[in-house]
Amino acid sequence: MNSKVRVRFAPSPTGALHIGGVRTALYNYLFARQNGGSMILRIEDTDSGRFVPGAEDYINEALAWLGINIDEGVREGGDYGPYKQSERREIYRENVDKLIANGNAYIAFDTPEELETKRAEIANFQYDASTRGMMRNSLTLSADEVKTLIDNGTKYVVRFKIEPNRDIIVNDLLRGAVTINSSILDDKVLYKSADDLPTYHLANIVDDHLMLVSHVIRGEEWLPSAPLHILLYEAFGWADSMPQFVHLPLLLKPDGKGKLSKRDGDRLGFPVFPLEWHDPKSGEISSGYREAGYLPEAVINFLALLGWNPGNDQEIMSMTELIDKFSFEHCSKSGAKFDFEKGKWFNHKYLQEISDEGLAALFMPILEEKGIKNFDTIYIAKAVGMVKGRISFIKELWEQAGFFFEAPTTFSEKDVKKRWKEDTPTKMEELIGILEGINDFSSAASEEIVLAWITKNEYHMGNVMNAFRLTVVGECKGPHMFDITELIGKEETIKRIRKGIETIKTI
RNA sequence: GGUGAUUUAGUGUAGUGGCCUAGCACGCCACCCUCUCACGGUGGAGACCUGGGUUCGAUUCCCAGAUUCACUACCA
Repeated sequence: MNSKVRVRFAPSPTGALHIGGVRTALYNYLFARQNGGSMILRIEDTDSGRFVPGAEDYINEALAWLGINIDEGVREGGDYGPYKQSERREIYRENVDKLIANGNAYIAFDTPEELETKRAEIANFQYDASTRGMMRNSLTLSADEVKTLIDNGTKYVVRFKIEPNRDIIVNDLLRGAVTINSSILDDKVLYKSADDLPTYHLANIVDDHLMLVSHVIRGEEWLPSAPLHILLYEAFGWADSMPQFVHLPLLLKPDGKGKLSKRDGDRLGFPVFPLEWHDPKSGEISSGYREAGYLPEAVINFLALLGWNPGNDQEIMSMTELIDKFSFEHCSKSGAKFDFEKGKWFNHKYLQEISDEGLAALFMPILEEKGIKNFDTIYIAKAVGMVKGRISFIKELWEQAGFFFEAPTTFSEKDVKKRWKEDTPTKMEELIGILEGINDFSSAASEEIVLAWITKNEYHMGNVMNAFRLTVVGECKGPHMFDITELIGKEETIKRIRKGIETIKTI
């Protein structure tokens, strides 16, 4: 048993990192940090056919953005490299040979086409103890025949020889003892001579062993093959140092059934990837949480709570707190449906923690894009400070605070209908007169004067104030009216009222 | 089909035999605040998969079934 906690996140570079994969990485990371252990990032590129250029960089960038720091990996280096499986061919070859030598594996020459035919012919065909005797392999062929075939360059695979009818117990830290009978397992392909690469199962076990991995924390989809992995540890004689297993529940579609997939994001309009992804093959672009305006802290917090809880009602937690509180005891065993609305709420919460100045800095690029200049940071920060409570994303700042930077050019039809009466223009002219007479244009001072004017004339407060708001904002929404006018100033306020009187027509 | 896992409101979850007239959060609704829209505050609707059993007492324990999901490739 390895005493030091060493965990690994082992994605395949076959595309963008899925949000479910991110959560697996996160749980690995939290567990590692909590125990002073190491986090390994291993690239599992043993399927040359599915390799996608750029995917590895994407994985690195995504984890870095989220603050999931890697201790050992392709970029970081480490004492147990290489950390990319395609660079470990020698290691796998040696180990496969060991298994053949000790009788736990054999060479099979059946082609994929032949296997397909078999599956079509025989219902529920499985390459196992019951059928291996009728296939073309080193168990049925003579040693000479096998040698000749290999020498002639015939492609072959190495299969794991599984003894039938044995109950294998997987001790899962989350699910307890799970018993699976070896008869349902097939003689898994461990290695393919066609590309001189192992399959997942072999590479995974060899690497976890050699990299001294103490805990294998992965998705539930691996639970059915866990007994195979245990058998492999035994076959190698590594049973004593076998890691602990944890099979995490899956992230499910928000509606309907099944695992959360890329399509769900497209369909329901939310990202399923941490970063925007440009598929090099199809040219397709998939949205990412970063580009959609999410803060990494919010994504982490949201993801952490999808399948885990601290055991009490606390929801907002920093990475540090998560590391402190994380435990498998409080992980749920069933899949969690992805709730995008809740994700938005987390982002809202985290946005409120940022100072007005910080928010202003994030808002700046959007203003620039709109061609807005001539406003200093203090002005922007004040404007942002007034509306921050109502946004969940930085990009919403424009629709909430745009009027601070640009006079309205259109006016909400619905609000005009409700608040712009026939005598409104007259009242607005009057209001201009009142405003012009105000020297201290601060919020409190001007409010007192304007309200006194309304009261004295017994005007309808709601109608006058909303008409006023309509000319300044363009619709009946936004912060306290006089906070707005204080910021945009007397001159601009009056200008907007005049414009409103000219433009707005009673409906 | 087979094997395994799973099962508290629409969603994420708390709950480890009586404190549960089942708590919290998101979402939804109402009210309050208010010049408006939000925020915030208060309140409301809304759940223990089903059937047996054990027990004085089951959401909690046992059994059976159902449900949902995963796996069942020379993919991971």
